[in-house]
Amino acid sequence: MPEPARPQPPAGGIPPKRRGRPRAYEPDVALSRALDVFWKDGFAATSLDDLSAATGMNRPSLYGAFGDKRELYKKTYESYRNRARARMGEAFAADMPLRPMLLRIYGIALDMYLSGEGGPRGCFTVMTATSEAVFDPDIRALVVSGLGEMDRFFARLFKIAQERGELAASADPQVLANLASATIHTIAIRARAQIPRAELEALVNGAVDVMVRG
Amino acid sequence: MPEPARPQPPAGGIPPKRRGRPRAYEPDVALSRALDVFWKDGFAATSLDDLSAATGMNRPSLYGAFGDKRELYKKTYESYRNRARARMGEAFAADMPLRPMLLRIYGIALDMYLSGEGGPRGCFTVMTATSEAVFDPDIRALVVSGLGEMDRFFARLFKIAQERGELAASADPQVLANLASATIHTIAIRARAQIPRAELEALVNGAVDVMVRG
DNA sequence: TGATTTATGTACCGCTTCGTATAAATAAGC
DNA sequence: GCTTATTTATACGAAGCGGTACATAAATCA
Repeated sequence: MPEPARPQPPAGGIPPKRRGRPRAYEPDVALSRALDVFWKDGFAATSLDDLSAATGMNRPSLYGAFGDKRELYKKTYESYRNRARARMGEAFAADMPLRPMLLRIYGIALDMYLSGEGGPRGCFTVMTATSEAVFDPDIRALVVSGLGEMDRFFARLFKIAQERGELAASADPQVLANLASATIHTIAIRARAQIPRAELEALVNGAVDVMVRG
Repeated sequence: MPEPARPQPPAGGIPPKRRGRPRAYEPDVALSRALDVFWKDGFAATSLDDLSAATGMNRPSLYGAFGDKRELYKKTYESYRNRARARMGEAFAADMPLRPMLLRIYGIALDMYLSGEGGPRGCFTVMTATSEAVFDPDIRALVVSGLGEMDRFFARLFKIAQERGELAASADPQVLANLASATIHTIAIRARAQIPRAELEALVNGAVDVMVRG
């Protein structure tokens, strides 16, 4: 049933002339606020009232905009992924040597995992994987994709470094990438247990030492 | 208020002559059943009805035996720790070379993380760390202790191997232990996302290769 | 046998949960 | 100004939640 072509607003442009009452929220901001709550407390322990309070939207508006709690969670997770991808993308510099590059990445990760008004929050991908929501096939697929993206990101780093001669030819970029991801995961979990940043940085330094040696 | 010394049953012995109606459950078994549910669904998504159904105890009995939901969770977690500690303790053999020792440990971990009727469950310590229940100081302390115990277990392994000359003198057992724990954590998370065992084993093999080289 | 002790089984409580029905508000189109 | 479209706001409802009161059952003790 093809809808009649509605006049679309110019992509980057001025707000379109929509017909009814204008909405009182910005979807991106609302998703970001929802993320704060889900990230801190997890899927099951977060109520629609919590989300309503955090976003400033009342329940029917939330429902109308994002669907039910599960749908909202998925959109929230995608928004997290976009944010994380952007931050890592900014940090990436092809000409930077491996060790400072890795340390910069882990620094950003620690910033994310330790931030949050209600204490350190860890990694939202890890939170989602350990949530009961992972039994939803869609959500599980998102998690698998998130884990894979991180692995490939690190693998690219190691491969570039290897081509540049910073890494022994015998080193396996894939194996090192898995170790680099494992280090991400362990600091995310420890952050959530409120292990202090200094200790996590020491752990990262040690892990990077092993990884850059091969 | 010192209680009058009640005659204690002989430690390992015959069931004592308790005075009232005998209970219809065995505490250890009940805790084990409760663990199954908490482990699968997490703290918040597990209801007292779920626990009641799993243990066969009705709610008042549950409450009388283990306290409220949080208390029960703590006792459940301690029972998990005891079980995990026992399994790792059995696996440990002081005279075994480092690489097969590590592979044996990871094999046991994978057995635990991939088991469960409702699909792979991951590591209960990781689940607890990412649960909102970690904001309870008692539970957080248990998690910190659990993480530390795993680190120390691996550190001992590496230290023994180093003294035996299997590991370069320049290697840092503490750093390697953190990497070994990180590998535990990453396979726990990936198991939960239903990554197949073969892939997790490949990851472990690669990680062990890096670790035994120092 | 009757009192006492301990555990179970049923039923209930007040509260929260997710979701929605309905009415009011605010815009554009005619 | 009236209609139509879209969103917000209030209020409701059925179900589920954690926890407990109360009566019953099953054992020991005297």
